[in-house]
Amino acid sequence: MQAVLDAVVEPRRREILRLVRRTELPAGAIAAQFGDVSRPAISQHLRVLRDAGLLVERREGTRRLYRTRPAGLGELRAFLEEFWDTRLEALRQEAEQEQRSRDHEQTERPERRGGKRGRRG
Amino acid sequence: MQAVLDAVVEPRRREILRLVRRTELPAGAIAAQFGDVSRPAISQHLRVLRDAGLLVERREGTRRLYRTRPAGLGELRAFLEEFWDTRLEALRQEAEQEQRSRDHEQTERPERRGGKRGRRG
DNA sequence: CACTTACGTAAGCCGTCTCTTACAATAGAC
DNA sequence: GTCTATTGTAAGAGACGGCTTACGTAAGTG
Repeated sequence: MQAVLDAVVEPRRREILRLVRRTELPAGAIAAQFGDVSRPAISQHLRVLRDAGLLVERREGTRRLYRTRPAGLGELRAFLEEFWDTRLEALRQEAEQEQRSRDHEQTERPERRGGKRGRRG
Repeated sequence: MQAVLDAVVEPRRREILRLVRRTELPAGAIAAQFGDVSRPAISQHLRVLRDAGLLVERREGTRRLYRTRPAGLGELRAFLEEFWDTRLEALRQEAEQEQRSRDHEQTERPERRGGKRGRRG
């Protein structure tokens, strides 16, 4: 997953993903979209994206056609959803809290701002 | 936005975001969570996260309490949603196509990203 | 065979990132 | 004032990433 993040954080690689998201394109056509970077540079970017599972490659004669792999973006998306989504953690914490409130009848609410009790395991 | 991505792609910084997502913590306590990295290193990570708008800092005496800034993660999330979501781009492309059919002209897309045409040197 | 097209790969340059150690700055206790 | 606690900052080392030029590889043409 870290490889996916490293791949996506590069602006040109994101642009490549945009280019071949709907239609596959040969490497040369992709490189032609970048006027300020050489073709080998794009080739290296393509390798990074492919190794990260974000692109699929299909050979046709001497050309190599690339296209975004939807599953790759899906995995990335799922990872990030889980990362910043409080719901999962909230559910977990609520479960723990419920468990605790069954043991102790004392109702505690550490969600208040400036919680002094930072006891965390 | 690139600064936000650069900040998030670092594993330790993501871990920091996790740590202070629900409760604020002083810098020292955050650094104490990382046994393999020195405290100044964490301090620098905190700076990167704060500059990217992902953390807020609150001073209390000599301590500095950090906490995740929800709006920061929200912006990042919105950016990524737009990135891999085809709907927005589809709408945009349709709009462009409609615009072109009104101009009835040979559209040549002179928009360049870098603007520079020549090679580096 | 030679020649061209399309593309990846190797080696190296150079900037940037992350870490460390050493030092500075601020707030409080005495 | 001195001393301590907590934190940021400076400077440099080492690793890494992205780029370029030069070369290698594979498929097609004549």
